[in-house]
Order: sequence, then structure tokens, then C-alpha cells
Amino acid sequence: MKHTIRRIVLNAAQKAFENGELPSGRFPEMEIEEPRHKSQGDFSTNFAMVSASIQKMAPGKIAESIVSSIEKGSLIEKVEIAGPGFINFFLSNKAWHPVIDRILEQDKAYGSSDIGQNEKVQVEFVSANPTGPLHVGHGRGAAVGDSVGNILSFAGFDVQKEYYINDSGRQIRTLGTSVWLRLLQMTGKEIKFPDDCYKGGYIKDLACEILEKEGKDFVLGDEKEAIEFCAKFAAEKILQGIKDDLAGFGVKFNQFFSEQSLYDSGRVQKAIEEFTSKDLIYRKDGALWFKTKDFGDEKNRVVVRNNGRTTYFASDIAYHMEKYERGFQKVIDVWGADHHGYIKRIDASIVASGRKSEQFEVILIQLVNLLRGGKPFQMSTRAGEFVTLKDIVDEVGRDAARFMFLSRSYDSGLDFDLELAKQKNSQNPVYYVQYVHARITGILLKAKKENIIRDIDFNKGKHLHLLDAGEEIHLLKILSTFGQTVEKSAKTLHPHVIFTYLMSLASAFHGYYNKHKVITDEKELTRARLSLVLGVKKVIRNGLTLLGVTAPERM
RNA sequence: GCGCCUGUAGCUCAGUUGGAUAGAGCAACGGACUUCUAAUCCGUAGGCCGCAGGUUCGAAUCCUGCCAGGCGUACCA
Repeated sequence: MKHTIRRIVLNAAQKAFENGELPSGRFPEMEIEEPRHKSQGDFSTNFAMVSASIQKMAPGKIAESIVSSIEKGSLIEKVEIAGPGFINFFLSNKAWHPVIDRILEQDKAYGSSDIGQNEKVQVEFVSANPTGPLHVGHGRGAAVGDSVGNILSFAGFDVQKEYYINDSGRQIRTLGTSVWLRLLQMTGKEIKFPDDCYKGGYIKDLACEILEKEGKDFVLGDEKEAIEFCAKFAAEKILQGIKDDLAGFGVKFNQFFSEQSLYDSGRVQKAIEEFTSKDLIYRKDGALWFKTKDFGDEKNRVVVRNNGRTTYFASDIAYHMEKYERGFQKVIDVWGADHHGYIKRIDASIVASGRKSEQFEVILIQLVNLLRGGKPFQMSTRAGEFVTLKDIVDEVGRDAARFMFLSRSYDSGLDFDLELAKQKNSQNPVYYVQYVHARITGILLKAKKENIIRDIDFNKGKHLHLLDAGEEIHLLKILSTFGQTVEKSAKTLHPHVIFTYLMSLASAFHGYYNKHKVITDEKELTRARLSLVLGVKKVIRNGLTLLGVTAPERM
């Protein structure tokens, strides 16, 4: 619709130039926007204002000549000049009707686009260390990453979702030690459990499992080997648990990528050699340093410590190089906000390896504050016990949890109230939107039962011109903007834009529902309204799908 | 000290690559179920858009400087 308006304005400007009303044939970029107030029309352009300096005319005068040159088609009811030179377009009702046919025809594809041009994009998210179960923060990251992936793919990108497993290094060794020590305690040894070991109850469970499987003699074996065994066993077990929790949360990855594999294949070593030969890595105080400062970082960073061990930064460099080698034009990492200091150095390594900074983007997720009934929900990190993602999904349900995580911009901290997320009323936005889908399903079932329509998925909306109530036109307008909403969400990488859209569509529908009956004695009007609500149903479903939330037939 | 994020109604937050008169939910108050699901709707009230400058036809939005809060500033992960 916006494109149509733009074309009309440009045609009018060209015509005005040709008959001498405008001195210049140069037309600058204009905005076509949807004004807040109805009195300002359906669309508005600032063309006259941005042309003032080129035409050397007052905006009002330019607007006048444009308006007089506009070819009035059947879509436009009237055109007005207002304020400092806005040209306002008022569309006739029938301009909005075709959107219904488009929705019914495109169905699950309605709202999709090809702005991504099939560009290969990777979204890496969660990537929690396999040293413990996923917690609330991971949940927000999972919801955002998964949803961003869905949205990008709907917008025409070729998306791959990946989870990076930190299965090498100190944390895994610590994990092994933690399990080993618990195991020793279970066999009666008096041991002071160190502070820097993992204390969660799941460690004891794992120790128990090993004891059961391997028998008591296990503790008599070589300690180093035993700890390694514990580490491997625990990491695999925990990772499987993480995968299960993610599946329960409706998140599916295309690939799990192992950090250890970067060492095994020599990719890390290769990266270090490459940058050393480019003089970007140097030795100082017995350690190897990467010159990230040359690329905008505050200081240079260590890749190999003076004890010979690599830092996580080393494998992260190799990992990101490897990503681009796999053909991704763009790489998006979803991180917790506490890692933001890490962005510059990764970006530096990417630029150093010859990629553009624009090919790398980090989505920083701000903290989640867990509440219960408005009160902060204390979790004792001291004891290593915390509220897991699974706890939350079990308590409030997957849909409510995902919707809550995506309800706000990830740039802001999020208050997640468990009681509120459980409530089945207007306080809880997920039901507000899902209820629309269920209500419409009810209407369609009734229509089918009463033989008004034979098949719920009838193809063509008929008699659409009968849709002329204010609430109906309002709904049609919202339906017609779904595509641009998805585009905006894809461009800004912000899923909550979809959330906000769904809330306003749901609100418009509930208002309509309460004022008008869909199934009436007038057969043709009923058919028209049925196709309208079927359109709403499909758009609600498409939007919810992007957020990973189900669209129930009944509630 | 430096870096990132945030500051909009009593609370939680939206606010379209700068647009005209600032938006929603909750909470408060008053209404609407013999109906296709009241998990809903309608109405009322509520604002120095943190503060101060700047950029221009025009600023909640962009720039600068302050103020407040969160997070980060390791040869940790």
C-alpha cells in the first residue's frame, strides 16, 4: 500500500514538473507514514517539506501543485494538505478489502518476504557450558535466539541455529573434580568440599549414578583417570539434560558444535599461526597476545597463557573464523549482557581475519528478575541451587514462558513474575492472544455445523464489500501491516515487535467480537465476516509461530 | 576512571530509519453475559518523555554534557 502511495506522489510530481508548476524534476526521498490520528488520513507524506529547498518553493505551494496533479483512482477517497505541508491520503474502504484474499491465498506464507535474499545467516545462542542445567537467563536467550532465527528465515534469510558447547578447558575439569569429590564423600571419605567446585544437587545425583554403574571399586583406581571419566560422563549427561530441556521449551537447533573439535582438528593452532605470521600475535611475559587494540579494543588480549594453556578467546577466534569458512555471510551471537566486554575483542579478531565488522552482530540479553506475586524471588547461589528453565516451564507452561520472555525488548531488564505467568486472565498476555485464535475457531466450527460454509478453509472471501463497519476496516488495516512488522522485526532483530503487533491485533479483534456478530441472518454478510475472522486467525497463528508459541483451537 | 544497557502515567513497558494533539496493559473508579467461549469488551481518570544545552521547518527519537540505576572492565569462564 505504501508503495502505491509513493508511486502516486511521484507521478503527480512528474506531471507537475512537466506542465511547469514545479521548477525542478529532482525528487528527494520521502517518508510515507501512517499518522496517529484518524483526522490525518490513512497515509501521509512529507514530500512537500523535504522538497522545499530543491524546488525553492514553500512546502504549502508544492503540496498544492502535487494535490492538483494527483490522479484520483478508486482507492483514494480524498487528499488533504495539513500542518506545515503534509499531504494526507484518505483511502476508501474497498482499498483494504483485498488483504483478505491475500491472506487466505498465501496462508502460512502470509507476512513472509524475500528481503533476506537467501543470504546465509547463523544464529548462535544459549551455548551454556555443560556444567549444570539451564536457568532462567538461558531461557530468555533461548526464546530470543530461536525467535530471531524464525523471523529471519520468514524474511527470506537462509538461517542456521547453532549451539556452541564449551566442552574443553577448566570448567569441565572442575566439573569432573566436583563429581569425583562427591563420589569420594559417598564412600565415606572425609573431604572438605572446595568453594570453587560446583555445589548443585545434580552433582551428587551424577556421582550416585557413576557409583551405581561402576561399583565401589571405582574409587580405588587412578585418580587422574577417574576425574577425567567423571568429567566426560557428567558433561555428556548434563548436555543431554540441556537438550531435553530445550526440546521441552520448543527450541530446536540445526547443530551442536563442539569446542573440543576445534582443538582436535588443529583449527585453533592454525589460527594462532596465521595471526602470528601476520604479526598480529606477539610474545610477552611468557604469554601470547593478540593485538586487538589495533582494531579498537581497549587493550591487547592473551590467547595462550604463560603456563601454555589457551584461553577461551583462542578457541573463540578459531570458532568464528570457522563460521565464515562454512559460508555464513552474517553471524549473530546471542549473549548475556554480562559478556558485553567481550564483543570488541571478537569483533577485532573477525576484522583481523579479513571480514567486515557488519558481518558480525551480537544480541545482548539483559537480566531476568524472577518474581513471585510481585516479590523478588531469592535464589541462593551460595548453595548452588537456582531456579532452572525446566522448573519454570513445568510451573507456568511453555507458551506462557516464551511469550513472557519475548514481551519486552531484550535491551531492558525483564521482570518475570511466576504467579502472573500462571494466571489465566487478562493479566497474562499469552491468553489474550491465544484466546483470539480459539474464539475464531469456535465461530468457524459453528458456521460449519450450521452449514453456512461447507469447508472451513474455503478459498475465496466473497462479498467483501459488505465489510464497512469501522471495526472491520480497522482490523483490515492491521492485517495489512503484518508484513512490514515482520520486516522491521527482522531488520532490527527484535522479536518483541511481533509481540506488540499481536497484542494490537488481538485487541482489535476482541473489540470487534464484542460489538458485532459474525454469524447473522444475512448470508452474504456472514460469508464476508467469516472470511475476515479466518484471516485474523491465520495472521495470529503466523505471528505466534514466529515466537514459538502455539495457537490453540480450544481453551 | 573507562565501556555497554536503561531512565516515558502510581506499577510494568510500547512508541514505526526525526513528524502533526504522547500509547497500551495492570492497579483505581463506573458499566456490559438468555448471544459465535466474560481467559472478553466499553467508559472515566492519570504525563516538566531523568535534567540542561545543541542540530532544523519539526526532537521522546539524532549530537554533547550532567544526574540516577544495572552490568562489565583478569594470563576467569
